[in-house]
Amino acid sequence: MNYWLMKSEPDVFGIDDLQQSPNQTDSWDGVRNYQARNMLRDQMQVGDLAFFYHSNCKPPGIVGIMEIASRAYPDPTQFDPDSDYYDPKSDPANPRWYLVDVRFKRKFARMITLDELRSHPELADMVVLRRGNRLSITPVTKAEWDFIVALADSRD
DNA sequence: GCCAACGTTGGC
DNA sequence: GCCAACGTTGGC
Repeated sequence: MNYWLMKSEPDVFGIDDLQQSPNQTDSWDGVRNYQARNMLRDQMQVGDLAFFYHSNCKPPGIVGIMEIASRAYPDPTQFDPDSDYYDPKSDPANPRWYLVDVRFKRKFARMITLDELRSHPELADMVVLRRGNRLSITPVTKAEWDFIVALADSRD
Protein backbone atom coordinates (compact mmCIF):
# COMPACT_ATOMS: atom_id res chain seq x y z
CA MET A 1 0.00 0.00 0.00
CA ASN A 2 1.08 3.54 -0.75
CA TYR A 3 0.90 6.87 1.03
CA TRP A 4 0.17 10.20 -0.63
CA LEU A 5 -0.30 13.89 -0.04
CA MET A 6 -3.03 15.64 -2.00
CA LYS A 7 -3.48 19.39 -2.15
CA SER A 8 -6.75 21.25 -2.37
CA GLU A 9 -7.70 24.84 -1.80
CA PRO A 10 -10.13 24.91 1.14
CA ASP A 11 -12.07 27.74 -0.52
CA VAL A 12 -12.84 25.32 -3.36
CA PHE A 13 -12.94 21.96 -1.61
CA GLY A 14 -11.71 21.46 1.95
CA ILE A 15 -11.68 18.53 4.33
CA ASP A 16 -14.99 19.61 5.86
CA ASP A 17 -16.58 19.40 2.41
CA LEU A 18 -15.32 15.84 2.06
CA GLN A 19 -16.60 14.90 5.50
CA GLN A 20 -20.03 16.24 4.57
CA SER A 21 -20.19 14.49 1.19
CA PRO A 22 -22.55 11.54 0.76
CA ASN A 23 -20.83 8.48 2.26
CA GLN A 24 -18.03 10.91 3.13
CA THR A 25 -16.75 10.13 -0.35
CA ASP A 26 -16.12 12.36 -3.34
CA SER A 27 -14.27 12.36 -6.63
CA TRP A 28 -10.95 14.19 -6.65
CA ASP A 29 -11.49 16.04 -9.90
CA GLY A 30 -9.51 18.76 -11.60
CA VAL A 31 -6.02 17.25 -11.69
CA ARG A 32 -4.52 18.83 -14.81
CA ASN A 33 -0.85 17.99 -14.57
CA TYR A 34 0.65 15.00 -16.33
CA GLN A 35 2.99 13.95 -13.55
CA ALA A 36 0.19 14.05 -10.99
CA ARG A 37 -2.12 12.25 -13.39
CA ASN A 38 0.39 9.49 -13.96
CA MET A 39 0.76 8.82 -10.25
CA LEU A 40 -2.98 8.90 -9.75
CA ARG A 41 -3.68 6.67 -12.73
CA ASP A 42 -0.79 4.22 -12.56
CA GLN A 43 0.14 3.93 -8.91
CA MET A 44 -2.82 4.70 -6.68
CA GLN A 45 -4.56 1.64 -5.27
CA VAL A 46 -7.83 1.27 -3.43
CA GLY A 47 -6.96 1.37 0.27
CA ASP A 48 -3.99 3.70 -0.10
CA LEU A 49 -4.01 6.52 2.45
CA ALA A 50 -3.50 10.19 1.69
CA PHE A 51 -2.97 13.35 3.70
CA PHE A 52 -5.47 16.09 2.91
CA TYR A 53 -3.42 19.27 2.48
CA HIS A 54 -4.97 22.73 2.44
CA SER A 55 -3.12 24.97 -0.01
CA ASN A 56 -3.38 28.63 -0.94
CA CYS A 57 -4.62 29.59 2.50
CA LYS A 58 -3.27 30.87 5.79
CA PRO A 59 -1.67 28.83 7.01
CA PRO A 60 -1.25 26.00 4.54
CA GLY A 61 -0.80 22.51 5.97
CA ILE A 62 -2.05 18.98 6.51
CA VAL A 63 -5.49 18.78 8.06
CA GLY A 64 -6.37 15.09 8.03
CA ILE A 65 -6.44 11.72 6.36
CA MET A 66 -8.48 10.20 3.55
CA GLU A 67 -8.50 6.85 1.83
CA ILE A 68 -8.32 6.12 -1.88
CA ALA A 69 -11.72 4.59 -2.62
CA SER A 70 -11.48 3.70 -6.33
CA ARG A 71 -9.06 3.04 -9.09
CA ALA A 72 -8.55 5.91 -11.52
CA TYR A 73 -11.24 6.60 -14.10
CA PRO A 74 -11.74 9.44 -16.60
CA ASP A 75 -12.50 12.81 -15.00
CA PRO A 76 -15.91 13.83 -16.40
CA THR A 77 -15.24 17.55 -15.86
CA GLN A 78 -12.80 17.56 -18.77
CA PHE A 79 -15.76 17.08 -21.15
CA ASP A 80 -18.05 19.62 -19.47
CA PRO A 81 -17.90 23.04 -21.18
CA ASP A 82 -19.41 24.61 -18.07
CA SER A 83 -16.70 23.28 -15.79
CA ASP A 84 -13.62 25.23 -14.76
CA TYR A 85 -11.72 22.06 -15.60
CA TYR A 86 -13.06 21.71 -19.15
CA ASP A 87 -10.38 20.64 -21.63
CA PRO A 88 -11.60 20.98 -25.23
CA LYS A 89 -8.55 19.09 -26.46
CA SER A 90 -9.36 15.93 -24.58
CA ASP A 91 -10.81 13.20 -26.79
CA PRO A 92 -13.63 11.21 -25.13
CA ALA A 93 -12.35 8.12 -26.92
CA ASN A 94 -8.96 8.66 -25.33
CA PRO A 95 -9.45 10.75 -22.18
CA ARG A 96 -6.54 12.85 -21.10
CA TRP A 97 -7.41 13.35 -17.40
CA TYR A 98 -8.28 10.92 -14.66
CA LEU A 99 -9.48 11.04 -11.08
CA VAL A 100 -9.94 8.74 -8.11
CA ASP A 101 -12.64 8.68 -5.46
CA VAL A 102 -11.50 9.52 -1.95
CA ARG A 103 -13.18 8.75 1.39
CA PHE A 104 -12.85 10.81 4.56
CA LYS A 105 -10.99 9.00 7.34
CA ARG A 106 -10.32 11.60 9.98
CA LYS A 107 -9.55 15.22 10.66
CA PHE A 108 -6.53 15.96 12.83
CA ALA A 109 -7.11 17.59 16.21
CA ARG A 110 -4.70 20.26 14.98
CA MET A 111 -3.35 21.26 11.60
CA ILE A 112 0.25 20.36 10.84
CA THR A 113 1.33 23.54 9.12
CA LEU A 114 3.82 23.83 6.31
CA ASP A 115 6.14 25.69 8.69
CA GLU A 116 6.00 22.81 11.14
CA LEU A 117 6.67 20.25 8.41
CA ARG A 118 9.74 22.23 7.39
CA SER A 119 10.97 22.44 10.97
CA HIS A 120 11.51 18.67 11.33
CA PRO A 121 14.75 17.21 9.95
CA GLU A 122 12.97 13.84 9.68
CA LEU A 123 10.81 15.36 6.94
CA ALA A 124 13.53 17.22 5.06
CA ASP A 125 13.27 14.93 2.03
CA MET A 126 9.49 15.11 1.65
CA VAL A 127 8.64 15.64 -2.01
CA VAL A 128 6.09 18.32 -1.21
CA LEU A 129 8.75 20.39 0.59
CA ARG A 130 11.16 20.42 -2.31
CA ARG A 131 11.99 23.78 -3.77
CA GLY A 132 9.73 24.78 -6.60
CA ASN A 133 7.46 21.81 -6.11
CA ARG A 134 4.06 22.44 -7.61
CA LEU A 135 2.59 18.97 -7.84
CA SER A 136 -0.86 18.65 -6.35
CA ILE A 137 -0.26 14.96 -5.64
CA THR A 138 3.00 13.72 -4.15
CA PRO A 139 4.14 10.41 -2.69
CA VAL A 140 4.87 10.12 1.04
CA THR A 141 7.13 7.45 2.54
CA LYS A 142 5.90 5.23 5.37
CA ALA A 143 8.47 6.81 7.70
CA GLU A 144 7.23 10.30 6.84
CA TRP A 145 3.64 9.16 7.19
CA ASP A 146 4.14 7.63 10.62
CA PHE A 147 6.09 10.65 11.82
CA ILE A 148 3.39 13.10 10.77
CA VAL A 149 0.56 11.02 12.22
CA ALA A 150 2.46 10.90 15.53
CA LEU A 151 2.86 14.68 15.36
CA ALA A 152 -0.85 15.15 14.78
CA ASP A 153 -1.67 12.97 17.77
CA SER A 154 0.81 14.74 20.03
CA ARG A 155 -0.22 17.75 22.04
CA ASP A 156 1.91 20.37 20.31
C1' DG B 1 13.62 19.88 -31.51
C1' DC B 2 14.57 24.55 -29.72
C1' DC B 3 13.14 28.14 -27.02
C1' DA B 4 10.57 32.54 -26.07
C1' DA B 5 6.31 33.78 -24.47
C1' DC B 6 2.76 32.77 -21.72
C1' DG B 7 -0.02 30.51 -18.01
C1' DT B 8 -0.33 28.34 -13.44
C1' DT B 9 0.74 27.16 -8.73
C1' DG B 10 1.04 28.49 -4.31
C1' DG B 11 3.88 30.50 -0.60
C1' DC B 12 4.65 34.87 1.10
C1' DG C 1 -0.87 41.40 -5.05
C1' DC C 2 3.82 39.75 -6.01
C1' DC C 3 6.73 36.64 -8.03
C1' DA C 4 9.73 32.28 -8.29
C1' DA C 5 9.55 28.14 -10.29
C1' DC C 6 7.90 25.60 -12.85
C1' DG C 7 4.83 23.47 -17.19
C1' DT C 8 2.74 24.26 -21.76
C1' DT C 9 2.28 26.20 -26.27
C1' DG C 10 3.44 27.22 -30.77
C1' DG C 11 6.40 29.50 -34.28
C1' DC C 12 10.33 28.38 -36.65
